[in-house]
Amino acid sequence: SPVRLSRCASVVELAHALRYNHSVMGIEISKAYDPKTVEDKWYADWLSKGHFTANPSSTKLPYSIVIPPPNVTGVLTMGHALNNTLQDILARRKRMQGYEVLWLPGTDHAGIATQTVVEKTLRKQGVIKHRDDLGRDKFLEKVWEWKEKHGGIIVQQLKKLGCSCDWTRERFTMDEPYSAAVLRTFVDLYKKGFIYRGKRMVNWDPAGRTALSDEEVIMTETQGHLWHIRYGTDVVVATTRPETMLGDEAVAVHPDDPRYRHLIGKKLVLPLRNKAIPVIADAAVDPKFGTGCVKVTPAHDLADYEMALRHKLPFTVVISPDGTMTKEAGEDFEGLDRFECREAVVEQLKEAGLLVKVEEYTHNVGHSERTNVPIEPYLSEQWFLRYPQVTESISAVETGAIKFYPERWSKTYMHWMRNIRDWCLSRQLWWGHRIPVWYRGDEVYCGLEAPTGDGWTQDPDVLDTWFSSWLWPFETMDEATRKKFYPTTDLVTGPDIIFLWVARMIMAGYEYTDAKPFGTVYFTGIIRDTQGRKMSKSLGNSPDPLDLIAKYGADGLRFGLMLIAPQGQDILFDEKRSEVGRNFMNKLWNAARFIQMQRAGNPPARPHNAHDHRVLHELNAVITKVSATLDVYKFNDAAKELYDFIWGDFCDWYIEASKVSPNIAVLDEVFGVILRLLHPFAPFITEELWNSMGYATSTIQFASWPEAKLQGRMEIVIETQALYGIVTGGRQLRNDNGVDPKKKVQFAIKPSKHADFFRAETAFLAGILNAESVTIDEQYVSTGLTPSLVTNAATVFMVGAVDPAAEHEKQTKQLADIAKQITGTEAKLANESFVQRAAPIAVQREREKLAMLREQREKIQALLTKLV
RNA sequence: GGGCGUGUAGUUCAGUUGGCUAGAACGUUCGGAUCACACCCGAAAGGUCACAGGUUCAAGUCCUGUCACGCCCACCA
Repeated sequence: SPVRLSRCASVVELAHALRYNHSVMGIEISKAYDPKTVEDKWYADWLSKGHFTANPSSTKLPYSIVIPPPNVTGVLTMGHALNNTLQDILARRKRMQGYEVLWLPGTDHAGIATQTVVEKTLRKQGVIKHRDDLGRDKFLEKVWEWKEKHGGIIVQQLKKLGCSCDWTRERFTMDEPYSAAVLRTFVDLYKKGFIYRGKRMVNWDPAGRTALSDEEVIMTETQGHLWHIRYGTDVVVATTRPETMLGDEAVAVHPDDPRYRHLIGKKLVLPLRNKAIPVIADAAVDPKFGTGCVKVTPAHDLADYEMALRHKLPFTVVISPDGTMTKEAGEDFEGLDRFECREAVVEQLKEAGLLVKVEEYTHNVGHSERTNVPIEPYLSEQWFLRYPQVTESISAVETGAIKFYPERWSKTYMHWMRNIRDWCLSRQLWWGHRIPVWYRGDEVYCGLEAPTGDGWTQDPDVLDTWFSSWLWPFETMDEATRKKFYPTTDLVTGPDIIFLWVARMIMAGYEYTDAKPFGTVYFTGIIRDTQGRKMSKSLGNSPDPLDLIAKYGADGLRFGLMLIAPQGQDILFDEKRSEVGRNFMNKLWNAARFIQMQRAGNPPARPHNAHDHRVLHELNAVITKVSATLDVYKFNDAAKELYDFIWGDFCDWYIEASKVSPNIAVLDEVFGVILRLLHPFAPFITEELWNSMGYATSTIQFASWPEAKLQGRMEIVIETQALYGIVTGGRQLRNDNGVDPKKKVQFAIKPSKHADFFRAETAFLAGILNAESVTIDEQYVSTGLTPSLVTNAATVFMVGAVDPAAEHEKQTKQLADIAKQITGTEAKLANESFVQRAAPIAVQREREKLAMLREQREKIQALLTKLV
């Protein structure tokens, strides 16, 4: 079974074991990183030591972030994995930068979502047909049972992902103190006159049997029909909803429409109902659409409702709240579902010869966000909120007091804020915060407690879930915590809830704390599958992040996600991404093993050589870039920088060079910085290696964030770069000429510069090129057929037998390439306008380039003459 | 109907204030059990930068228009 590096008796013993017999006291050492043995152990350790617990009395600068609370009974999705990885990166980096960090977690009761699920389950179990069968109290008991059973799963999953939340402060929107705050807010806004009750046309969800806010309605393009129905000799109306005709109270035409002017004020007989209804004139009618005649159904269409108010028409309700037809619809239709009724009405019209024609028609139909059934416009008494602090909230984003990333979302925000409409707060549900209003006859009382006296009954409805969520950034905190950590610093969320949640939190923040709730909002992309489809349960295209963690490790999943999560762009996710992440972690693991092995038998340090200079120089650059990109929330750029540096620069070049002459001090210095830079992205493996490498005796979480400092002498870095160019050239020669990698060959290097430098690096060159010998000779003249390649600092010759024809062809091709470039560059420099008008640096650059190209051309021409 | 975003290699994406032969990763092809790692190493092939105009010495990059896809907003029945 694999054993951790840190468990080995001593570094020396370990290194010895790895080098010679791969075992320590008979135990096999794992070559591959195994996340399972590492992750749970460290998470438990961090928790037990309270590393995530925020201290309000700390003197450090505060950094805070509140989690977008997931549904209490939900399970982790790829969206959560993305969102929470981003938050964890922010939090962990700030801890390393010396901030006192609060990442406040919690869950949302998610009124309609949770209630729907519980109801459905109970129905499936045969316990009930409808929630009314149980009654309010019994039903709520069942929901709480459900919450106890399924709540907290997502919290465990967030821990698996490595989230460094302060779990001692975990909140739930239906906790006692939080609920009290929600009700207090309602009463306060009622007293201030922002909340009122009114009979209005609302979005009704017949499946959930509740009203919804405009934001909870999703418009979906739907393939439907436009039925043309004869209402009288001269009148044909077109409708997408024939069943509503049973509740028609008028036909409307435009007042100036000459075709119908003579009918205005006359009466028609409503088909199927045999009821007389008037023809009215209203400017809302578009004479160019359809026939120019509109049927008016006051109780089941918003536009018709408003028209009915203007014309004082009666409101005949033909569809009941559960979506079935009422008695008013007539005995033929009473009790039918609204869509069955549609067919029945069409059938009867057809029989009566009143159906003039049917057109295919695509239009947008509102659907319930939660139950996904078509919304029914429904006239009912509901509670509404006129939003407070609208102008303040607009200017907060306008002035940059609150900053959006990516910036463009502020336009969406502005548009909504400037066209803001009152918020329908009441929901005809039981799971949630019950509206703190009592009625007795005509009396209405709003308060935290029931009024004294007999005969008062409380409003049966509960509040919209978002009416509790909008208080999240401050009502989750106690006095001391708020004093230290509010306003919060960053918020990370999806752009799909910019209205539902973000905008409302801003308004609540200004109303109740006189401050913005957060300084920055980072909007993530939406995770899609490789075909660009949104991930959803029903499509079955959403991988379970827990499965991915089991297969690739949390760090692998996290890093793979970060590599492809560009700012504000949707993310096409594929399991391959996690594989890339896992492979990278394994690479890191093995780099550590390499360093461990080098520690045995090598002095702790030696003077810096060229490779040391270069890696330190690149290290400095990567620190700068990672910090700069993270500062502007470009997580994927930071991840890419780390990936390229660690794999490309550190492993491919520096570790390879170390095989010739290791410098333990530099290996450790660079690797220590790597672990710290990588820790926010990959918390588990970095903690494991930080400890097993012995960089510190305590957690990496509070190790200082690396600072860039100028290191590595620039002229040596340039020379080393040229040296690596020779290596690439030599490898190319071997490959192009089909030389077996095991076969040792002789190389001759004819430098055009840096000759002494290259001479000092022959051991390195010989090692990395698997050469029998490497000669550096400014005067080198090839004898016979010697494949060669021109780099910008030298010509590389591979001494040995080759196919002259193939070599000639290759060199000719290269010559052609160079000739083409020379022609282009010459043309550019011959252009008077370019020389005169372009930036002098650009011209200079072109001249230098031309000189270099000509030099290369000469060399190749010289080679070619020898090949003939 | 209005707004926003995206079109670059087979795929997913980089590409700074216009200025190297347009890059990377994955995939593909070729070679390789080398003593950190086959979850690896080395090399190669692969592009009319959606299209059409324009500005400029110079356009993937700036401007105009067109097309395609995606998202958000909007009570034409």
